[in-house]
Amino acid sequence: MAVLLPLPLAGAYDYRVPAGCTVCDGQAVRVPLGRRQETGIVWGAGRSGLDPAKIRPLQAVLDHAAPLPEVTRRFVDWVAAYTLSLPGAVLKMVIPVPEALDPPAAQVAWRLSGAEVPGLRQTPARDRVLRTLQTGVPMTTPDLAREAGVSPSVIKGLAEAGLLAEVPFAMDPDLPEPDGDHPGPTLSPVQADAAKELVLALGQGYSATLLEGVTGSGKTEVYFEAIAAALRQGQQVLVLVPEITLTTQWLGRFRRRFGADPAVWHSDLTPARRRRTWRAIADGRARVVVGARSALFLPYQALGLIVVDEEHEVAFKQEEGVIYHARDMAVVRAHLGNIPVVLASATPSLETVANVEAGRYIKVDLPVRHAGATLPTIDLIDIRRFPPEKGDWGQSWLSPPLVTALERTLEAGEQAMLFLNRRGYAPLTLCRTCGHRVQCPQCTAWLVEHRRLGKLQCHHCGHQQPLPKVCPSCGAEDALVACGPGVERVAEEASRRFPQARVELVASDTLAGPQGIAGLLERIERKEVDLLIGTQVLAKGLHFPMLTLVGIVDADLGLSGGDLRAAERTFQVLSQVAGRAGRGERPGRVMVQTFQPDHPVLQAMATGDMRAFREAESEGRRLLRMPPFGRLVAVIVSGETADAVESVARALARQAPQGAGLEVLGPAPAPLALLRGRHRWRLLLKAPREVRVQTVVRQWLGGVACPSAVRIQVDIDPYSFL
DNA sequence: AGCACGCCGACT
DNA sequence: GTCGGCGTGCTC
Repeated sequence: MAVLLPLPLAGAYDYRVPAGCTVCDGQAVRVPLGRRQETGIVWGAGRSGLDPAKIRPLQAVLDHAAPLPEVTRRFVDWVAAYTLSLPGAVLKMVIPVPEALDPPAAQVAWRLSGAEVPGLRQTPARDRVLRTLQTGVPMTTPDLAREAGVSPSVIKGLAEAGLLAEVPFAMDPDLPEPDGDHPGPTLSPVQADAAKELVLALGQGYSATLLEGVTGSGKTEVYFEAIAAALRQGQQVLVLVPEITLTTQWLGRFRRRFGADPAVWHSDLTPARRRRTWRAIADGRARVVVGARSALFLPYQALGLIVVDEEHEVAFKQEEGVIYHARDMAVVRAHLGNIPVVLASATPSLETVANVEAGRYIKVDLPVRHAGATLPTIDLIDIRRFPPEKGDWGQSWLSPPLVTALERTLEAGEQAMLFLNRRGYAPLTLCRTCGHRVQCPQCTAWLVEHRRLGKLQCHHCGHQQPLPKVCPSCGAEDALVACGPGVERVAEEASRRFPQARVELVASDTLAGPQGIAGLLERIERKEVDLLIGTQVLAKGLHFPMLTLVGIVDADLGLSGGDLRAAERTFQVLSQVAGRAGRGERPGRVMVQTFQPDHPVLQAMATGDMRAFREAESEGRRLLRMPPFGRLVAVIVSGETADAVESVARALARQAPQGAGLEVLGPAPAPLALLRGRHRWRLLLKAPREVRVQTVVRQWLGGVACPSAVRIQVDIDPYSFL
């Protein structure tokens, strides 16, 4: 019998089933591995080519948990084969909490033992605990501590003294689950039509649908109807979102629609929470799961629908470990599970649009904003014609037209937002005397000044250092100058220009966890913030009716650089940000500062002609046989010694696969030639769509010797070119 | 992933 | 003379 272990091993290992013991596929088993024990999953029959003497017997069957569903197992194999990663590494994503398979720990609650303990010290804290338990209801340690207002150690002390007795406690008390019959809002006719299409697809096997709707068109309400229908059919639903930290508003809407919270899954849940949620998903109690990309791999017992919200977001691409694109793998998962998948976006990716055009996906449109709100007007500001005027605080980044618009908006008592996709104060610190640029010691990247922290930071590896007083290169004093703007710097300018306005800075590193976000959103809703200044985190899904002006500080950022999807991505981000404006009764206005107003991306923004932009972009990719009209595979060679890395990269290039339409670009040092202290070289394989690139790459890499100090990473369908 | 084995530097 | 560094290799 084969057992797949959640470890980076070459494949499943064979074990012997002891006489009198039966196991079935998907069951969790304890097996010996070397001199330790591991938990693995039964993965079909053994391969039997092995020396029988080597095969050891399995130790135990963990049968208190449901076996891993067959779909999940096929999914693991599929993803491993597609991404060229080890199946055990993929299984690790299915079982990210190994304890989840262990027998549930007997949780205990406390009751009064009734014992008399002479000479026991009476303290107010102890009294409160005893009084709390006098109701007779047993309570767990955390609950009791909270209720009595004491720390857990007080309870421990009383238990040791013999005053408290343990009673078994039913763990995982059933939480209220989202209810498909909970009354929902009245949809507009357009929304209702769209929802009907999604609902009809349920239970009809596999289908993939692009739900395309302009920002503010109410896509969420539409796919909520599909979720409701799936719940009524007794199925589980998975909603993948790009960024779980910003789903506060989404969760509120969900709660209102379904009368309860969904299960939430992301990487920084507490271990206990993870374990409970995993089990609830695995045994089908969790009916709706909303999560980041990693939620896709959980072992759903009865998954009936997958929704990928903001389908176009690059955050769905996992760049480390098993490298995969969650949107694409969600479609695969839907296929294997024979269920529908809905991809929702206002600015769908070219990949998805190509799939619609090829007839592989269905398309459902929501062409107008919901509840009579109109789309914002968009003005381009040519920075060359309206350069920002220098203020007494130094350099300035806001052009006169934008400053005027901000003044008017603030005077009218409305809210405004400035967007700049760059954290920190300044992206570069330069010495005026010798021209030295302060670089990260571990990466090929400039250090970004974070003035609030008084530090320089590397955004690639997290390296930090205090802001130097003198130039690290020539020693000149007071010669270091901040170059270019980050959000902090724009916030500084805004505070100077509009001293009466309440300005709030929002970046991924200034958000203090989920509570911080919730508090911020509340302040904005209560209109305690006049001017929001932030990065990408502000772009997604937020809905503020009083926000009428959006200023994009630097629309050109991200257009340069050799990234295949630079234009597409910029267009998506800008549209998304623009979509924050005028979502209520008051019309919105978007002002876009740019040096290249004639660029196709900006023209598309200004005219609103998304179709023309998309077609031009598509045509360009088609001519170059780039995705989605061709396939790419990135091969990244890295290691601590530059020479060893380079020689492996060159060896790979010499052995480059030959064949019809195959092309290998490189080797070349990666744009981030040094990352976390590792030297990096890149090669790029370009292949026609119909080629099985996995076979090609496996043969290619198999023919090149690679010392263990050098690592070769393969990224199928790469998104990042760094 | 862990956990062995193995072969070279600073301590009792 | 040993303790221990982490490089290399294996686990059915």
